[in-house]
Amino acid sequence: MCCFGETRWLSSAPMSVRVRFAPSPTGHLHIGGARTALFNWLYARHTGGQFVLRIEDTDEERNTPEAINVILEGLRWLGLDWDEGPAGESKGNRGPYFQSQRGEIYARHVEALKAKGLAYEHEGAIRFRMQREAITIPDLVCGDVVRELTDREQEQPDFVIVRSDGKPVFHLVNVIDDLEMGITHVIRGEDHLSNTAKHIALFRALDAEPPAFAHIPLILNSDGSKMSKRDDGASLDGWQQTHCVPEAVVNYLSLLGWSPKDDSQVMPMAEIIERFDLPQINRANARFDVKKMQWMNYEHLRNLPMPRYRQLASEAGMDFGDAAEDYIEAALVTCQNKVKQISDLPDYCRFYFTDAFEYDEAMAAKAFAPENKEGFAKLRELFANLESFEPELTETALKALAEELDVKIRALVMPARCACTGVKIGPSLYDLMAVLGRDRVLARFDRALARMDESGEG
RNA sequence: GACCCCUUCGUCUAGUGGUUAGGACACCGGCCUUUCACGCCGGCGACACGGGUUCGAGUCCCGUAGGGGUCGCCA
Repeated sequence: MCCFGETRWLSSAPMSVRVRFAPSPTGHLHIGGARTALFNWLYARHTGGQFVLRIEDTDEERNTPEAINVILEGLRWLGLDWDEGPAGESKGNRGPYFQSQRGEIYARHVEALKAKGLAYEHEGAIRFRMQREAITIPDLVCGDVVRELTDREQEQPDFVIVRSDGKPVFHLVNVIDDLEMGITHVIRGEDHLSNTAKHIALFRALDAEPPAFAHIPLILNSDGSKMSKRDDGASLDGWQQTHCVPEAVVNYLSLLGWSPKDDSQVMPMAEIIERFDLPQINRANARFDVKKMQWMNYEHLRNLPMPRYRQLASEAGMDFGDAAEDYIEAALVTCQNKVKQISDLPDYCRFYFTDAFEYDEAMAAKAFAPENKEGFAKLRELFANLESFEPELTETALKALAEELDVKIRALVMPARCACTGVKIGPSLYDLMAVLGRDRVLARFDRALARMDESGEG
């Protein structure tokens, strides 16, 4: 009994799994497409199978190197590596992986269909002789779906597989590619469910057993409407550009239409791979929730190893000036669990890397009020003579002084914070002063004291 | 017009005939606290509707409504 526990997936995937993601280059990677890629990738990694990337670049209008690159870069950014597909030169031996280069393969199959009498020419185009009876689609997510012909299909059941200009259409090339590439599981959006009857008929006509199908629910806007590229959060580029943590996007997307069936929310990639499987996929469409995505991003952001956090900060445009590495890291440590998104970081920790900052006037007006001056001046002298500038020491000293002077702690903290950072919010005061170092803190105190003198006299 | 899928808090979801219907995000209180966060405690808040089946239905069946998808010489 114990021996079989670790290989339970074998029961649902007896043969080596081969899945694919087949995007068309539109100039951006839709979040729904990214999720489809993710589910395929997760299934491949979970089962130890192969993840194939195939570019459906038959639409010459939109087919540009840049558009293809957007997809490749998006997948790489998410960490979804492919075992076969484009990669400088293609990798894998079932290629080519661009449909634009597979014309001969399609032509060969079309000829075979015509020879068998299953396809025929009609007004210059070639139509497939589609069966008129209902087709049952065995779907791993939706169960057996019996697809009847629609009224329009009853008028003309034979659909076009090659246009009159000689170009094969999507349904045909999709099926031929899946067949030729040995795809075992087709995991794709539910928008393809109805069309799957055509695909099954095509597989049979090609003397092939159709692969297993798993149609996953769609991702909708927050108002339930169909998500298009203009909508909030709809394009992966947006999340890339705001320097989100890719693992957070993966984590959030994995929870849309799939559930680990317990209360797990934040999970590392390895755990998602371990737990992901087809039976836990939902049937209902999900709505994209920007707020929860941002929360997920923060959860991953605050747990990032410092080197990666530092790198992300740089990518987000953080200017560290000529600060030493130790100093940079010490500064970032005080920010990492406070900053919600990396794009907020530059403003949040600017004071660490420049002395030339203005005071926030609303803050300064209160912090540098005349009644705070005497205590603050004493705090400066106290700090000047402290043994060291460790947070524990400065905190103890400050609190002791507050008690001695019989003032609230904030009467000392606020001017100190304003003097050091210029703003109301920021890292822990004692931590930030330790990073800044005594000399710098004292200099900033003096600058603040000078200003308090001015306002006191004026 | 036809065909197909779906329907639990605002959102993501758990729930496979008997639960005070659970968790997460969001929102609202409180505690903690030098700020902002975090954390902790608490609150708000859902089984679309109508019929069945059953001792008993969010769970099974039928219908209605609503949402989504598809029916192209787009992919």
